[in-house]
Amino acid sequence: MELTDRKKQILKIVVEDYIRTAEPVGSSAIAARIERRVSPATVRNELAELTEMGYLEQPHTSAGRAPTPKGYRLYVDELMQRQRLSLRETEEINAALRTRLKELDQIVAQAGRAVASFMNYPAYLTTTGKKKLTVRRFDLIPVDEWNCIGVLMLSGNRVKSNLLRMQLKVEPEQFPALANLLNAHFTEIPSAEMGEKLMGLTEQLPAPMFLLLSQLIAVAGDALEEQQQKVITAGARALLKLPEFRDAEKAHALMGLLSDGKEHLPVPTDEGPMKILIGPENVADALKDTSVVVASYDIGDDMRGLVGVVGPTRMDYAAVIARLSGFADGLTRLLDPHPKPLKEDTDT
Amino acid sequence: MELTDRKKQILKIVVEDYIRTAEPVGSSAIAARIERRVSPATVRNELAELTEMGYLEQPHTSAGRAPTPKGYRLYVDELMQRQRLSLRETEEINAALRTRLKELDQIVAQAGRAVASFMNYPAYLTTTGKKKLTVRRFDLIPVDEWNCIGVLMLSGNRVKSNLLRMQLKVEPEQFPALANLLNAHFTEIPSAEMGEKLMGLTEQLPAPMFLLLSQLIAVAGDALEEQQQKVITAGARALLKLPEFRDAEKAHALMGLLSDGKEHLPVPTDEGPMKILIGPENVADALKDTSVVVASYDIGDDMRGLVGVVGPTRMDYAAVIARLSGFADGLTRLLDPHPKPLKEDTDT
DNA sequence: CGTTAGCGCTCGAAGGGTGAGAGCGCTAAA
DNA sequence: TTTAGCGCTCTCACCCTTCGAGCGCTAACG
Repeated sequence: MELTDRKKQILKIVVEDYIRTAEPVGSSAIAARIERRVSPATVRNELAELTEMGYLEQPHTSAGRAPTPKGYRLYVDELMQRQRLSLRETEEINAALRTRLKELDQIVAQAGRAVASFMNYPAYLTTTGKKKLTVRRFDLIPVDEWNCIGVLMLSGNRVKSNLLRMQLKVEPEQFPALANLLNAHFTEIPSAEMGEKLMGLTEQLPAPMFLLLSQLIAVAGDALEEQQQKVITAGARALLKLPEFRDAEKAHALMGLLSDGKEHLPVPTDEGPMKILIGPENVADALKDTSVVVASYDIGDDMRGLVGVVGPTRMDYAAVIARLSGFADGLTRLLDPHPKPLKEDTDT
Repeated sequence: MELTDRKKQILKIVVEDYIRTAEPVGSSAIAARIERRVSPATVRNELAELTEMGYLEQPHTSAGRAPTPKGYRLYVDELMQRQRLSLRETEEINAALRTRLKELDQIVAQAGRAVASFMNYPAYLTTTGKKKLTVRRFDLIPVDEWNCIGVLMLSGNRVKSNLLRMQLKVEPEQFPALANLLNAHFTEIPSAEMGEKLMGLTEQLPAPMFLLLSQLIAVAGDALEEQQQKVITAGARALLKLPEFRDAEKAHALMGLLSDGKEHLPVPTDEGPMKILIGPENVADALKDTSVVVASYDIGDDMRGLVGVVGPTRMDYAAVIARLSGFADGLTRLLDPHPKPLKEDTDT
């Protein structure tokens, strides 16, 4: 059986109608919308074949048709016309991202909220791809006798700081030496190796310094770990507006997945900028009847983050794809210039 | 009409049964549970009077009775026996809070998740009461020609840091002077006054330094602002498990309120450690048929934060109150010693 | 041979009727 | 004051019917 042009056109109409209404589409509705005028009966014949070919399905004999995942896939790959964002939308996205430059985490969190509210689907973001994070620089600021601040600069220009309580007194003059030591031995290595290295220094240092050092290393390890696997989610409640999640049980399950993070999707195909996973294409069981669209963005320092959207399989792919790539671009632009100095082109 | 002891006993049974089952309680169920044996008919007489007095209501003639807000109020104020946490529970709470000491924000976020999952109701937390936050100390760490790290220590021992891009070159030698300037003029003042003060310095400083300074002040202002009004929420999805939020509409509305934060409840009565708001006692409309229990905890530095739980009016007050105060105590203990030096009683 | 009109069939959603059960209020007796 | 008993009310669950959407099939048409 062949996938004629008319079949494709019909499939497209079905998908788009179903995306809008979440209800099976009938033959006459299609006939009314099709280009060259045909009767519903003709459409029915085509529908029967499309169903047989696996692109459509009927919830029950003699309801309208709804797309199968295979149908959506064809739609996304071939039929869908890529949307261009209007200038106004681009503006809006950039406005949503515009912010006094803060910490990466905050930027990303804010972006997450913006994505979710733009799309009306839950969004999730990570700030690391596969590459391992390392500490690039340590600093210590003495505060008073018993406290000091440890400042870490991580790859991707993240800065983390922490108040450290000292259990034993350390002379202020020793701080620079400590920082040097840290910078010499503990930068640019994965967190796993830190503990090991630390052991090697046990006896070369006076106890107070060693204690402080190990505290800072622990903090650094935690920070790296946390940054490495943190997943930010936003807008989960948008699910509740969708008819497919009217059932509290389902919504709860998916929200659980979102708030747990971790078990998510791989970075979009090794070099493609965007990945679309439809229904059963998802690995995670809880996502089997949802779709996910992920894009990646540049954090700078040769690292990438992920920004994704989760929705029902009938999600508005064209809109989501366009907007998501808008956001990814925006984030990249927002973050990428970070490391490189501005060349005087200050944006007021 | 008088509120006899038996009436109270019956009210108590109704409340506790209704809390458990979310279904109106019938006379025979009560008769079975009441101390001195009486017949359902007797109970019915009492119920009728309790209803007339406004403590109970019937969803419709001849269903069982459910407590009114007034009924819950009486229950909470007089009838409920305060639960003591078992040693095991106290342990569990402390275990949930135990963490390598990190930033306040992270501790609080983690505590939020723990609270929510312990109670099975959504939790929210703030890290400030009424008192205004200020910056207590500024530091600047030069990174390279174009970047430096600004480190802020805020009241309540919060530490914030930020990478600052410099638009104009600043000599490394100037950093200490800048930091001194900041510490001299911009510490311990509310963020509102910062801008003003900054203006006063416009002409006394070379442009590059002034630019950097104003950048840092802006960051400080943001950080203060953010810390001041940040509300962390966790476990919103727990709502979906409750029969009263089976309706997606309702759940969505309440989740909206939670994720927006802000519009919440005042600090528990000026000195009381805990406040309970039942149904219509809430100011916010969206909370009119939910209850809220809030406790406050000590951040140190004479500041207090809030930790609260939102649930249906039939929430398990006794359990929530006990656990919440456990958490508040735990947080206080976790945070309060921060500023004061440990006296060698290291907890391994 | 593709297209179309027509017809009967299927299925779900909505409405109405019925019976069962919970639980009440009232009354009269203990 | 308490209790047994009885009739009443209201909801819930179930079944049945009706209605309409939409299909598939067949036969006729160009």
